[in-house]
Amino acid sequence: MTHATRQTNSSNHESYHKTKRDHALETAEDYVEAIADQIEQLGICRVTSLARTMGVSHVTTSRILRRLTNEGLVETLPYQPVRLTPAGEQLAQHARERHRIVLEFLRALGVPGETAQRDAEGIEHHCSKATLKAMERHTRNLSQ
Amino acid sequence: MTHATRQTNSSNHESYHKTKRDHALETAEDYVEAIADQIEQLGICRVTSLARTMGVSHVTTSRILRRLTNEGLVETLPYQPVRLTPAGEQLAQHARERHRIVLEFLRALGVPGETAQRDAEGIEHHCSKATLKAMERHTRNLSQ
DNA sequence: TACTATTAGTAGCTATAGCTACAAATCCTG
DNA sequence: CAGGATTTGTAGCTATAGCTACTAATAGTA
Repeated sequence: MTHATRQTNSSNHESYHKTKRDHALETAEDYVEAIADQIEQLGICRVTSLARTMGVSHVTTSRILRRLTNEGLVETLPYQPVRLTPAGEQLAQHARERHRIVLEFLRALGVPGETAQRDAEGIEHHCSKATLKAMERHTRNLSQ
Repeated sequence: MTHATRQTNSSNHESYHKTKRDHALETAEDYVEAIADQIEQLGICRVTSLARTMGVSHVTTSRILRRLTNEGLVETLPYQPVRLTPAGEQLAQHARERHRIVLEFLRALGVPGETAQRDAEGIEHHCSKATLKAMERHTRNLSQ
């Protein structure tokens, strides 16, 4: 925590913040989003298919699911499909909404489909409310 | 590596990619950028002030510097100031340029200063060339 | 010069997220 | 229902990045 009392009396330059360490949250968001998608598309979410989607081994996925279970986002029973708790659903909804906003915005900017998709997945985790609002506004303007 | 053969025959939905695991690269970019800034602003970059800037302990910083030294981005000698190798300088230049593009773009979108700064630090690592090009173009248009 | 304060390094801990190899459970099919 | 295929889980390893506590080197000053 410490809070770093950012000095380096930055004249006109950066004063780096905590842009890191929220990696665990990013992971959580990516997973609940993917789980929601799989349930929607396949009716069920299994560890293995989730792992394939995320591009990691099923072991990694199941360890992450254990963490998310402890955090109250996911409900798992041994050898059972993965489900979201209400908190998990809510986080997934937020994540998807944000994803949608960023993706549509990049498309409206003229970024080609696949690339926009890839960039959006990274960018979405770093957009404040103000930025999302601005993106929505400009998406409307650009696509008129 | 495996490459994940993303299935989940996504109708209209995501097919998540490697949006992760480049964290080590992100860290490298953040550090060389910060080192370049400190050298520019203070004439010298010391481990402790770098640690303060990054908001972590000097121990964490010096371990990361060891890694970057092994990767040929940074030159360190015990109890000496930190320097960048040519490769490090180049990476720093790219990182700063990208940072500049993203920040100016967010500002042009109407995102307030502090927020734009914070978001840019996160977003900059996830922008493809196409996205950066699009941002530059629209920054010009918006600020006319 | 000697002493203190600052700066840097080391030891050793934690959590996250990646892996392979293997074991156990479940499912499907003959 | 038996046996093989698939799916999960467990053990145990790696690297990154966070920490505190302690030690060592350097710098600055009385």
